[in-house]
Amino acid sequence: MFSQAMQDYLKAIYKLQEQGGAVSTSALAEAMGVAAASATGMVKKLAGLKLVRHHPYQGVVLSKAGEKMALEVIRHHRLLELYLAEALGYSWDKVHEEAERLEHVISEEFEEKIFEALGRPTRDPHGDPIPAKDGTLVVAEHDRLSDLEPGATGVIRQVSDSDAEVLRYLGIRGLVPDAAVEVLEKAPFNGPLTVKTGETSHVLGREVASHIRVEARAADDA
Amino acid sequence: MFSQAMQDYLKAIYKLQEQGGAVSTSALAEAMGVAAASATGMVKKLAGLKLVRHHPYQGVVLSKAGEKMALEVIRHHRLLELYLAEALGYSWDKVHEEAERLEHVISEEFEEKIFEALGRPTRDPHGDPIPAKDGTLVVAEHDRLSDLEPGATGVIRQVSDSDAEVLRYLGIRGLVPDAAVEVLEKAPFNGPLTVKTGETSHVLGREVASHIRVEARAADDA
DNA sequence: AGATTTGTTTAGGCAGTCCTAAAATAGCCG
DNA sequence: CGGCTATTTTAGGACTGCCTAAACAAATCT
Ligand SMILES: [Mn+2]
Ligand SMILES: [Mn+2]
Ligand SMILES: [Mn+2]
Ligand SMILES: [Mn+2]
Repeated sequence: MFSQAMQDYLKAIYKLQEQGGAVSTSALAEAMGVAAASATGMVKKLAGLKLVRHHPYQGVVLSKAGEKMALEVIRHHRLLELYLAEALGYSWDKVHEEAERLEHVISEEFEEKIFEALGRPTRDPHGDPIPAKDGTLVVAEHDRLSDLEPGATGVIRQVSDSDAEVLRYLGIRGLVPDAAVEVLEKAPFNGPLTVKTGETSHVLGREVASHIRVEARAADDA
Repeated sequence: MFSQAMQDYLKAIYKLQEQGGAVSTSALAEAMGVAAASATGMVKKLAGLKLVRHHPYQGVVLSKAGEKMALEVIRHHRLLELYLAEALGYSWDKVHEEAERLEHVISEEFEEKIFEALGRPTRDPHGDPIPAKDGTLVVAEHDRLSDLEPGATGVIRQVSDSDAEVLRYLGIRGLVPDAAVEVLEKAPFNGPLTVKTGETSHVLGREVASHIRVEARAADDA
């Protein structure tokens, strides 16, 4: 239907929009790894197809139809990630890359089959929500682990899947969705956090800790 | 590495070569569903990459490297077909189409994972041999069911996967690889065959019967 | 053999996606 | 406000894979 390139642009626009309104050409180009001129070109094409609204020099926003398309691709991506991890034993740092290519070629039947095989899941291995078939997506904004203060406790809900290195690092340490965590220490001047999971504690740099989203438990037992 | 188009051309050349030496431009174009000029163009490109040898006006032949590439793609295709059927419950008439797209995007790791999950299989759902990782392929030429004479018995070894309609038709009737068959009758003038599988007998047109390859048992009990 | 038919290649184009370089615009700062 | 700078768009090209039409080569028929 729509080309792989178009699907990837729509997905990128969706994700950039999540973190703040209209998407600039340069942000889109950066995310897609192309020159700014290329992004402009594609945006104009998508606008012609009514998948986005483009106000020149002001950025681009998905239309209802464009958002539907983007969520369809994201659904494929996240279902695939989970399937690769659960059914084929992929480690969670490798699923993203493989899903990135598969997402564009699987049929609706394939999507349906793995959805059922996985027991109609709602979250991918990184804790990201899987859009429903009708284009519904439950967004839950959680705090960055790096923003919590010492003494705070909570449960990991999401880990950014953008960096495979980081995922491997965190996976080994059990810092995965549904793990309970407690912030023991937080060094000043953007210093590292000391975090406890289970019986072990780990020292994490701010950068790494910002990849982890935590549902904080109210600190009412302090 | 190589584009999807190149992979499909190599695969098509491989299959055409199987049924008789050098491949003509028109046969290749026909198989690929493109104009003859397009096939010539791609052949010249593949020749430049030393994947085929092209003698203008005389046809094209895969080089050793080209054959390796073709077998790699065919291995992907057949493993995927089997995986879709076994692990995801696809019916055998739908696996081909899905595998046709997936074959180009799965990683070597994916290939390895489904190969192991399937117990290192050697045949796809249609009975076609799966090339080994090193590019080895065991070819076994079997008789067409349509060429057997009344009284002949044997075991179905392969069913051509080129026509989904035919596959559905045969699947319902239990005419699948490993099924034992006996030719009861064969009407003259290219008429239909009457074939027995298990307790039921079926009347099959020549065309359909030619899609079935049978390992004949010597007719020594006639 | 010469002529015709058939198959193949070359020539010239088009669409999609990307690029670099140049032009246009917006936002900021003195 | 007017000019500078950073961002964005336009212009012009490259490259892939496809197309049609025309030129060419081989095979076939008389
Ligand atoms: Mn992608
Ligand atoms: Mn993910
Ligand atoms: Mn293919
Ligand atoms: Mn097959």
